[in-house]
Amino acid sequence: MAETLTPTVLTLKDIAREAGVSLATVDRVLHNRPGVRPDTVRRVKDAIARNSFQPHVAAAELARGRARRFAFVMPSGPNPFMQQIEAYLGEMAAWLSARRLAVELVAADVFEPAALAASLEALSGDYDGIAVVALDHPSVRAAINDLVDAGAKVVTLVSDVPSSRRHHYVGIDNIAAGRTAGALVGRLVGQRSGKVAIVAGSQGLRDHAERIFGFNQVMGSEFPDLSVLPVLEGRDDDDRSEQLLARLLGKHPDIVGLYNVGAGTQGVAKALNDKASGAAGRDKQVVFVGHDVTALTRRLLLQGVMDAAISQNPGHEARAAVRVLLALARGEPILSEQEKIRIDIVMRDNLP
Amino acid sequence: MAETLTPTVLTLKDIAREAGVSLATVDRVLHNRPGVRPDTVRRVKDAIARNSFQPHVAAAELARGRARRFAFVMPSGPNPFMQQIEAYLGEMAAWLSARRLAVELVAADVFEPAALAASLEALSGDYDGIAVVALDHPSVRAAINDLVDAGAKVVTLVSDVPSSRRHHYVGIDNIAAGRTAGALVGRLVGQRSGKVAIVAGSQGLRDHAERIFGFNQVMGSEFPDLSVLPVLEGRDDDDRSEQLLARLLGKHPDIVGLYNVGAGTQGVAKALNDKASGAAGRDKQVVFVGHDVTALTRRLLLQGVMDAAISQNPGHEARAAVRVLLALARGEPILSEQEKIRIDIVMRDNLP
DNA sequence: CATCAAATGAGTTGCGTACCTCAAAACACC
DNA sequence: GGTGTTTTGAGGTACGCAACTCATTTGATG
Repeated sequence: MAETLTPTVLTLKDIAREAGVSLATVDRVLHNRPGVRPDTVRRVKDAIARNSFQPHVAAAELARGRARRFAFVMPSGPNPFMQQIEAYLGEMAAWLSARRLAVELVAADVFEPAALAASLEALSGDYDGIAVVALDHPSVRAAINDLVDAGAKVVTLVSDVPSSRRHHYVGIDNIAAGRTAGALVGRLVGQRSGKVAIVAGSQGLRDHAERIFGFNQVMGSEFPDLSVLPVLEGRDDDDRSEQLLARLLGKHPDIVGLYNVGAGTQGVAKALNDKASGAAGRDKQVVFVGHDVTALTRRLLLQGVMDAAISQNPGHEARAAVRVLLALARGEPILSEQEKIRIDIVMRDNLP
Repeated sequence: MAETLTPTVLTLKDIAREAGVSLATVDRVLHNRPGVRPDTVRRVKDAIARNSFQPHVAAAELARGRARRFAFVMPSGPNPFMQQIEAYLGEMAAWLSARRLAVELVAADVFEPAALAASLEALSGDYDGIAVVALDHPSVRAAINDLVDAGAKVVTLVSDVPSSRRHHYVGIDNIAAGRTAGALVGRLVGQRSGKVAIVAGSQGLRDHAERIFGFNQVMGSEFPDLSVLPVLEGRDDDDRSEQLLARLLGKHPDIVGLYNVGAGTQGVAKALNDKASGAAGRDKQVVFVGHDVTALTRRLLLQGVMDAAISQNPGHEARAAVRVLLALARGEPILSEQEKIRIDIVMRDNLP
């Protein structure tokens, strides 16, 4: 009737007895300290494996003495999504201090490779773990590798630097996100044929470029009746996005779909609305898919102006980054399924 | 530049000094032990609040001595979704034993109120926490309340008993899930008009009834061109679902949408496919929305037979249940944002 | 066989809390 | 002022591990 998932638990003392050695030797093996014969190492490791021994994390944590320090290197600008991540980190304060974990926020100019690299280098030695919203650039990559070499655990957040030796990436697969957006636009447009507009921050940003790539992939292969217009680069700015899009909407009356890759949502919605006054509710005729659930996109979804938002959960990213850093620092395995950031499709009825 | 989220941390000894009392008195206050004057209690609590003191969880855990025991009461039948939850609990084995947490699976006949209540009563006293996939019935409610009165922490899993005094519910809002399904079917059907079929396990199951309720809500208010046919009760059985649906598809050639509320997915897909042979790809013309990502639904999504799956992440539910029980047992606050189970829309391109 | 380095054993201390005992102090009541 | 009760202080032990010291044993080498 009752099945136990967790066998009886031993202590280091038990392992020492099992292996026929002293506690000190087990300790040496466990922490890779020198001065143990290879043969003895094996015997101890055998005993550990045989009993599936796990050190008691609470005891280990307590015995460490000093608290762990983590740094979060975040963009200095007023990016709403990043602010949400910071807010969720703030909500963890009690959780963190109950575990004697110190988390510090470091503002950095994430769009300037040299500046970001310098900010990272400055952290060396002071922290057990570092989470960074990284730009993919050689000097940033080098800075990350230096941190890793200095013994720190490093995770990239939201935006990855796959070529570096960072231990983990906490964020979504942006190509898949773009594909999802494409599938949604195509499916929601339905039988109609026409043109599809894309508004992005810049095609130079890795995540935006990847999303556009995925979007086009799906549009090209699955929705031949829809033609994708050249990407508008709104630089995540409301006014600029609005102007560009307004002009495009004027030029192409047959636009049936719109994918907003980054921020600047306010401007995009405004452009749609303005057109609406002339063309009787165009905002609700154009299928509009964007990213992230913010106060604004939430409102637009409820109003029916936006049809779907592709979202990565900022709270999840904040907590996953902390948990991954902690697991790495403790040498624990990472629950990969738990830490994976999913691509959420948010429509009006499943707004979180 | 660097902002610290976690202030310096004190120990009980510091608090004792701050409050001008001894360690023993602080301990008495902290654990609601008798024998402390109200005035002194206040002084101690003031000192704790003033310094935002948090007991070191690792130290507390270590000092407890005995391990915590949790029981998961799960349906005894071969329900794939429940099996996934159990599998994810199994994956946590290392994590659990490193924290000296014992988790036991208890199989119970969840559909029989008296049996379930008896199973629950039998657990009383032996466990610090209990997670249960509960049927909403007076005798089950009473059993849950008894457990709570006996000092155990109780969370309902997947299926709630809101009228009980359970401490927490880990699962989705099924009405919202049904609404989401409705919105998806309606939107994906597009301009077409026609009929929509619903296959459910039974309308007697709370979660199924709630989903149907939400589905109809949306269909009625937003998609007047679609008419919903009476619910087919397939009892989560493949053969039965197939037969019922096949007959319905034959009778109504104008079915354009299908909502499968529970299991029996294999049969539903088969009925769609069979019709397809006669009517040239009907499986891809009928918008098919169902629940949960399993090996089967994953395949159907990739084949284009299913258009979307409403999913609640079983791994998340398993881990959330454990974390919530642990937080409750420790008297820690629950990170509600973290533990909330979201309604995931899964389409081919964002398959996890 | 003597010498020295490497390997190991035995032991200690401290982390911060829970939980316990016992004695002393403070207080209430008659 | 004496009695009894309540409140408080002081101290100890234990939890499992990390990190350390120092003495001892083992093994290799000349």
